[in-house]
Formats: sequence, structure tokens, C-alpha cells
Amino acid sequence: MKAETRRLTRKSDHTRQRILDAAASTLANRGYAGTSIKAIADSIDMQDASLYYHFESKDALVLEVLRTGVVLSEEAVNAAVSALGEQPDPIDALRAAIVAHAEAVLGMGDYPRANVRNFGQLPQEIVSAQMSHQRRYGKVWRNLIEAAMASGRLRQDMNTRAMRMLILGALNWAPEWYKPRGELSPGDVGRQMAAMIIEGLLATGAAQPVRRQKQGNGR
Amino acid sequence: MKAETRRLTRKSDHTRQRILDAAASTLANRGYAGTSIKAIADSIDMQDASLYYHFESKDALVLEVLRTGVVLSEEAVNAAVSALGEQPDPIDALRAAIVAHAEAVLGMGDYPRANVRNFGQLPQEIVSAQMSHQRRYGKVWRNLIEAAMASGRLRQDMNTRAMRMLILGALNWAPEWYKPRGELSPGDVGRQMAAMIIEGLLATGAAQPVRRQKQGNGR
DNA sequence: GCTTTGTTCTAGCGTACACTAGAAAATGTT
DNA sequence: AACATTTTCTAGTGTACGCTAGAACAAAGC
Repeated sequence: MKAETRRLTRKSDHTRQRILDAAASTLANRGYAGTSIKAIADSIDMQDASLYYHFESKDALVLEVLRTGVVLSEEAVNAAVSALGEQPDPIDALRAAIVAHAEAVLGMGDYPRANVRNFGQLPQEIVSAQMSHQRRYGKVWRNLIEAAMASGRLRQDMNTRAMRMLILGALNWAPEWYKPRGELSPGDVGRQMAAMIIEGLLATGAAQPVRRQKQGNGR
Repeated sequence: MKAETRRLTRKSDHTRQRILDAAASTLANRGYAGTSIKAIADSIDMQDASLYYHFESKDALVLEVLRTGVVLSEEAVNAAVSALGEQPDPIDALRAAIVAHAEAVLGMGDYPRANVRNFGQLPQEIVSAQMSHQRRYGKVWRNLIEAAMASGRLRQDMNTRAMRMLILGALNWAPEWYKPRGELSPGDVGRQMAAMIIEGLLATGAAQPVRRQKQGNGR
């Protein structure tokens, strides 16, 4: 049966999910070009050809993984900010967003990581197909930072784009060095990052220690 | 003639350099697995087989590109810090290092960029062959940050590893969004980043505007 | 001019890739 | 039990990869 025709969800959605998980894992660890259909199929004890029953091409599969990655991050950030109530302090909102993004990228499994680690190395066609989601998530951050800037609480001598990129760069790099077995939970890393980014590295009287918290379970 | 035997440098070193440049470019733009010998050869109007006269394997070529990338960054940072004199203020040294690394990664061509963008997606054998250079450069930063920390000028409630990773993450992400034709030079970006990282994003009376300077020529 | 040495070429090997065709096996449904 | 549907398999296609062998061309010394 053609994948196009199949609309009523069936038991095979479970297999589909296993394929997506395996694809996210190899994408996050080996990169786009280093990810082969055969490797994905092998890791879930399947023949590579069988995979084409569930996805019409490698790129379609990859795209769904990447899309999921952005969506997960976006939802995590939105939820964290919403949890602060109707009119949150813009700096509190920014801080919450930073922690949420760090937790997504470090603790929510391979999807957000696959996204971050393949950024800039994808074939043009995939990039453009993915653009709209990427842009929407970018807008979330643009709004957060511009709100904080407009409130006068952020320094006015930097442009907001540089600020946004500083934040996302520092956080998106975290998967390169973060060790899940270490002493810091993803949330701990997020809170440390937020403190350093917002208040700076310099010692001041105002700086307060960041509490370490118990680690939640990752996806 | 075997590459091993050839020790007296010849005219072909020019070709060798062109190959390295081409390899750095495709590595920076397409990633390790997306970089083929044929694509490199094509971009300099050569047959792929001819390339093996100059390099014994793809991995040997890639390794030399990556090594060059680290060395260029390291030299730039060391030079910038040394230029401050014998006993520089540790915060000034940190600031100078940040600017130098930004300039390397954004303005010194494809080598440092190739390094940064393939980090974490390389086959294990290449990673371990590259490890020693990476470690040495890491040590430069560790020393800078620990000196600043020991001076008491940095906040004592964060660990130095998180600080180092914040800095390098923010800077290494810059190639993903920086547009060379834009209004900011690599040095401008570096100075903005340094100011935000060191002093933080919050508005304070102490924050001073960062002067924009004329852009030097890249590599 | 001839030989030696250095550099690039043509041709091809074996392997891995994304993907297809169609047979076989499960899995319902009646 | 018989049938229809869904899922996975075996077997293969064409193409691109890294790399090798050895001929062809180029440059330099004598």
C-alpha cells in the first residue's frame, strides 16, 4: 500500500517510531552524510529495503527527525515561559527560555541534538524544506530578547541579533562537551549558562550562587 | 615517487597547497562525510587520482586541514595575548583571546571553520589523531580562565569548565550566522561577544559602548 | 637527443550507497 | 479454512565512493 494512501493509523506506527528514533540517533552522532539507511535499519534489526515501506526516501525521514527536533525545543521553551504567568518579568522569561533550551538539547534525547549538530551541513533542499520551522523558533527568541531590550533591562549598546546568537551558540555547543554521567544535570547546565550569560563572568556583589537541583529523567 | 621519500621541497608544493585550500573549503561547507576526493579535485580542475600523488589518503588530507585550523587559531590567540605585554591584566587577556578566536574563526578562511564545523562528526580514528592539538589549544584557554579566576576578578560560583565552554560555544557557533558582507567585521563581532560574555547582557552603569573598527583583510 | 625525475592522466577494482521489484511471510477478517 | 491486507524479506539496479596500476606527459640535467 502506498504511504500516501495510508491515512488510518495502524500498528505499524510503532515501527515507524522506532525508525525515527534510530535515525535521530545516528543523525546526532554521525551527521547527515554519515547516516546511511542501512545503518539505521541494522540498529533496529531490519533490512534496509523494509524501511521504504514507512518512508519514501532518506530525505523524507531526515526531514521528519529535524522537524521533530525544532518542535520539541520550541514547545519546551514556550512551556517554560508560559509557566511564569501572564506578564512575566522579561529577564525571568529569558532565563527560563535559556534553561528550557539547554534541557531540550541536552536531556530530550537525540532529536534536538540531531538538529543542532547537523545545522550548516545539510544539502540545500533539506535546508529550505526545514527553513519555516527554524524561522518560527527563531522568532520565539527574537521576541523574548526584544521584549527584554525594550524594557530597558538589557544593555542598549549591543544589537539583539548578536545577543540571540551568543545565547543559542553557547547552548547549541553544549552537546559537544556535556557528559550525561557527570555531576551536572541538563537543568544545572542551563541555570549556570543563564547566570553567566545574563549577569556576565565578572565577579560582582550582586552575583548569587546557582542552586544545583536533582536531575529529571531525559525522554 | 613515494610521498615518504620526497623530502626536498619542489614546485609541487604549490599544488599541494591548492589541494589543501580546496579541501578546507569543502570540509567547512559540506562536512567530513560530504567531502569527496572527486569534489576536491574537480574544484581545482584536477583528476581525483592525481591527488594521491600529494596525499596518501583522504584521511591524511583531512587531518592536515584540521591540524592547520587549530594551529592558526592557537597562534592567533597566543599572539593577541602576548601583545599585551609581560603581566597583562587577566581580564584584558581573556578579552583579547576572545577577539582573536572570533577573528580566526570568522576571518581566517576555511581552515579554522573546517575545524569547528566538523567537530563531533569525525570518524573515531581522525578524532584521536587530532586529539593532541585540540588538547593543547584547550589548555591555552584553561590557563587564561584559571588565571582570571585566581585573580578573583571572575565570579567564583561557576566552574571554569562551564565558562570555557560558554565562551568557545558562542564563538564557534558564529560561523553559522555571520555574514562577511554585513556591517560587522570579524573583529567587531569578537569585541561585541567579549563585552557580552564578560560583562553580561544586563544594563548597568558600568557598561561602555563597543567601538566599531575598520575591517582588516581576512587570512 | 637522451635519460632521469617529477606530475598528471586514463582505466578500472571493490565496496557502499539510495532505492526498486516482486516474492514471501505475517496479520487480520469473515 | 479461505481470503485479503499489511509488513518484511531476498535480490538486484545504477551510481558514487576511496583508492590502485601503470601509461602518458612534462621538465631538467647531461
